[in-house]
Amino acid sequence: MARYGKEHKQATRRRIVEVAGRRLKRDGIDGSGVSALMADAGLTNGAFYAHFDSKEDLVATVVADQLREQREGYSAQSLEEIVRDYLSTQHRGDTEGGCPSAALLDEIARSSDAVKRAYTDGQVAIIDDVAARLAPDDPQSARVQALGVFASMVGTLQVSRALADQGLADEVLEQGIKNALALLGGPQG
Amino acid sequence: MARYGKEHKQATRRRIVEVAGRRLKRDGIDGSGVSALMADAGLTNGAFYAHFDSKEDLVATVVADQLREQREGYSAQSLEEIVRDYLSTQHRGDTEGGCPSAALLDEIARSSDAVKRAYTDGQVAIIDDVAARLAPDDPQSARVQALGVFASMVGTLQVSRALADQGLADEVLEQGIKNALALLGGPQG
DNA sequence: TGTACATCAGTGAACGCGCGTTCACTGATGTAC
DNA sequence: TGTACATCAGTGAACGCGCGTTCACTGATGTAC
Repeated sequence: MARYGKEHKQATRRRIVEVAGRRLKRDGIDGSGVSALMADAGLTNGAFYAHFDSKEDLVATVVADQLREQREGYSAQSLEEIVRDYLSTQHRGDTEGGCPSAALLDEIARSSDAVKRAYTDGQVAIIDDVAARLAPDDPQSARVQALGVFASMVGTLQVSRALADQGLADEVLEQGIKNALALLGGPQG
Repeated sequence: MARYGKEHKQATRRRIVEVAGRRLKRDGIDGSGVSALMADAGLTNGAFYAHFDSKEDLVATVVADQLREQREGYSAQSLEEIVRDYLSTQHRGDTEGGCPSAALLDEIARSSDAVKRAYTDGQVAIIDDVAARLAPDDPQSARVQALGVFASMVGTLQVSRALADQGLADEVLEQGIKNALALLGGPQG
């Protein structure tokens, strides 16, 4: 099967990371087995360890990759668009394609330092982007504000997903949009 | 071992539910095995099915019990105290003794309808209590406001727990307190 | 240009282990006589 | 009051299964001659 060009193995690794992102968000970290993750990528379990040291290594890699993608997506939207998309019923219904924080945050909190470090670095990069847009002259001052708004949106989406009462779940999303926009100081850049 | 009074088995069940609450919050649902849960209660695995139909049945029971306890605790505190305790470094460091939403919310969102229903009912009861304090004359109007504030606090605590940067983790708690109090409309009863 | 060979990404069976669940059994107790 | 018995909460081994990880092997490819 092998001796492809140098880019082949890297392409396979990227494919594993991408499809693993979807499954991990859908089924959770503990709920996603290595064999299932590899089958999603069209491979068998044994090949996993040619690409990653351990499942934990993959998780840290996936967390970093997911946050990088999220950051890139946000760069094309206004802050108000980000808020409205984040707290939409579409996002609520698309856990596997959506925000990694909303899907995995309490499992990340229980994970190793390596995973938490990957999470921290990726999340801070997103927050710094937002802060730069909130306060171009003094981004540092807006970091905690931006992080607070983001944390609020994460909790709101999670609560909306966990509620069995759909009407209430919809209302909390709308309330979350109002709250997030208020905490940003009204619609902005 | 048996033929105790009628209250004995119920006391054992209560003990299982209480200690399971702590372990589930600490290790997660998927991360907590039935044998470990029973050992925590001083029993062996086989006895589990004399008390519960399945692990899922236990999880739903624990979720309901945890939220009932949380609700009772809140009845003795002002709303501002609740916010300050919730977003304290003590609470952040005590996952197993703390808020079940912060510890388990994304696993609950992945769980069966029975678990989500138990979560919804318990959470709505807490929210209705808060709403009655925010707007005694028209509690219904304050329900979504109360739920929005609660969701915001849950996300803030989760983010604070997942960040590897302790300074930033502390700052987001402080920001969360400001945000929650602002969303409640300033310090209240 | 044609052939032999080294490479190495990927295969798939196997490892020990813990999972959720079942079940035949134990033995301390309350009750019946 | 003393003894035989029924009860049933709890024991602990076993079920089939999937977990994360290891490893001997395969076989398509690029390279060397």
